[in-house]
Amino acid sequence: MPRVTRKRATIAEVARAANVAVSTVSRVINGGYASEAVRQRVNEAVRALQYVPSSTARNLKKGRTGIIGVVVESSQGAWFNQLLAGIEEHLFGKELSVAVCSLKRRSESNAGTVRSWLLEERRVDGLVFARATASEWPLIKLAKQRGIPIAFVAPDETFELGSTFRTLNRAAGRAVAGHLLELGHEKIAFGGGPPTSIDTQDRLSGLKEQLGKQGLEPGTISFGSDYTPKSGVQMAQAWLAAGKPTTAVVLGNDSMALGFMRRVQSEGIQIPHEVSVVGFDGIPEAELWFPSLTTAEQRTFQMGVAASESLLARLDGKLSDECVTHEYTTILRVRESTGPVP
Amino acid sequence: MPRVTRKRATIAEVARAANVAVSTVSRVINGGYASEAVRQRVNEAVRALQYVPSSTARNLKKGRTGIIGVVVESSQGAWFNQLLAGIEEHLFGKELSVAVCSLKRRSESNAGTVRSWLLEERRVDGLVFARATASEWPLIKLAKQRGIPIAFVAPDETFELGSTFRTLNRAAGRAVAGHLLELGHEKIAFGGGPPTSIDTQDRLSGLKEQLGKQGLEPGTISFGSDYTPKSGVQMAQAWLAAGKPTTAVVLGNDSMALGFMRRVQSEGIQIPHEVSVVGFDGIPEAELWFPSLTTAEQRTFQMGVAASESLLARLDGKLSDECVTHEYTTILRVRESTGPVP
DNA sequence: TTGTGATATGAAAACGTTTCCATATTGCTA
DNA sequence: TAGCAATATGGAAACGTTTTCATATCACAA
Repeated sequence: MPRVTRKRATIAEVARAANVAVSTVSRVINGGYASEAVRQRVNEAVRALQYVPSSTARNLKKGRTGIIGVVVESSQGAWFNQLLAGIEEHLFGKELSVAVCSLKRRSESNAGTVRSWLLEERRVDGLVFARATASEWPLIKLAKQRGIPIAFVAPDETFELGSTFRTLNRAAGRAVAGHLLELGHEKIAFGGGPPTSIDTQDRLSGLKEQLGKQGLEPGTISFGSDYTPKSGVQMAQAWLAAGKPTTAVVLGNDSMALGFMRRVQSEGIQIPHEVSVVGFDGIPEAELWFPSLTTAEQRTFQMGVAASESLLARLDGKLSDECVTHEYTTILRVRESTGPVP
Repeated sequence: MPRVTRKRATIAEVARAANVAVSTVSRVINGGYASEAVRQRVNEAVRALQYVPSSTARNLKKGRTGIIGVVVESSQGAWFNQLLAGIEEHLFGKELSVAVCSLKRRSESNAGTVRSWLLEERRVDGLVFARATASEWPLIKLAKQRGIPIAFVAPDETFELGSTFRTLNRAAGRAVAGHLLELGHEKIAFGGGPPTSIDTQDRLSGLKEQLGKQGLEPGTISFGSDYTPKSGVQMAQAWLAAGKPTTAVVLGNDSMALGFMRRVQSEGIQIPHEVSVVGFDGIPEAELWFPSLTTAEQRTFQMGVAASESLLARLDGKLSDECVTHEYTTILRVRESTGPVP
């Protein structure tokens, strides 16, 4: 096949075609002083030559890279994929692309590598920290020092160094508890993620709050080392070993809940007839599972869009340096995994 | 916080520090003529100044964008995530980043948009088509015309325009059939993806082949409109409506298999005691499901790595224009969803 | 008439590389 | 010793923008 690489038009060619100077073309495109007549001639030439500015040249001139880094512990998991989809959705067509940096996947998986790639080499214009943990603190501080805009999504800690996007986890916890109470449950276990995770703390706290209104308390409270299905399996083993002490179990997130259900089902236990299970997040698999999982759905995609939006605004200098916290409500998806108390 | 944006060193500063010309520094870095003495002095200066070449400037000079486009029908789904992880793994640290273009998600979701963004504006250095279908044909041809390197992963059709990475689906089909035969199954249904999909055709063909060796034939053969769980649910409904005509069902992929199981389980049917279910792909959820799904696992991550590898080689002019097809074996993961014939 | 600020335009200097071309400096062969 | 590759180096011209600076035109008030 012949290689028809018709060279793309440059700004100089447009200038010649419109019979103006290069700088004038640039001004017309970027909205500077220009008479109506010139503006028209230039636009016509742009159309005729199918001119599109080279983002590479633009980046070079402006001292940018055109890349937004997304730092995440592990790029596995549906939650992160939804977030990433949101970020990409918003960045698409804006001369910016995404570089995902999974701290776990990298062979030299320490923050040092990321630090080097993303910061010392100045390879990113902005950074999104997804579910940042305290271990990323040095990285975050460095980024801030360098003057790189940062956004945090669902942080485990409160970082005052960038705009934050988080879910109203207390309210979600209350909603979940309310739903279980309505079904008549009084013995409710909570199996969260890491105890240091603010997400987990808030969810538990909301749960306690709502139960407290009825003079109730959660049954067993336990924490996992992470938010993976494996942790959910461990929770299930503990719950089974304790002799199924509760009629309902609230897990730290959907992945854990699926792991929990998986383990419990393998013992022949019927859900929700023998135990009700609830998760948080609203990942697609939750709906698919048998029985489908009742969960407090996060607006993850929207958070991704909003986070990159704020990053972009900051890049363009539109936003001041102040850090705003944006909070998102959850939607309680009542499905098959919860039922009336046996 | 003070903004300590210590300007990064440029090649000119390195040149001055090493007392050589700019061009010499460039040669040392890129491996051209240079005496040992000079080489050493330059390297020392590079270290001292922590010099890292600006990829933006490099891209501009070389006429590149530093972006690899990944075109996919829908960016949902674990299979694609694994592929993407592989691609990113390989590209990380290579001055290249990824722009995912999900044909489905875009608001103006037609190929026209992609065509414009990716090709007319020359915003990508290379393209990976993931599970490309015939509808993307114009896009593909345009890319080829422009001289943009292409790689195909698991194409639904045979495209002769770029290196191809695919799974040995016939062999996978044979393996699956062999496994079911060993368990004593003789009535085996097949519910594939779209009938035009080569993946589906090959899997079915492998299945038939192996069954044929025993003088057997598949029971019902049906096709879905896509590879989603929803299609699997439809298969399940048809299977149920037909009065559970087979003791085993082979689905087009894992997502479909999960949908199938979901629907069948909701009727109280026990898997594998009443029916054995098998999928293809090996997505993480398959292992998590209850019962866990027997599947022919693809080496998706590796295919992602290999595809970007080939793209990169082609970019550097290392590879000729010939299109090579790479085939990957599958691993049969025998899990709980298959058992002896009732 | 002349100064003044706003509006328009062009020329040229960056941005940080790579690469082409020219010029030395070698080592080796005729 | 001349001649000629191969090896080393430097100078300068790209790559395609944006931005600064200088200059020109204009309307309008003093």
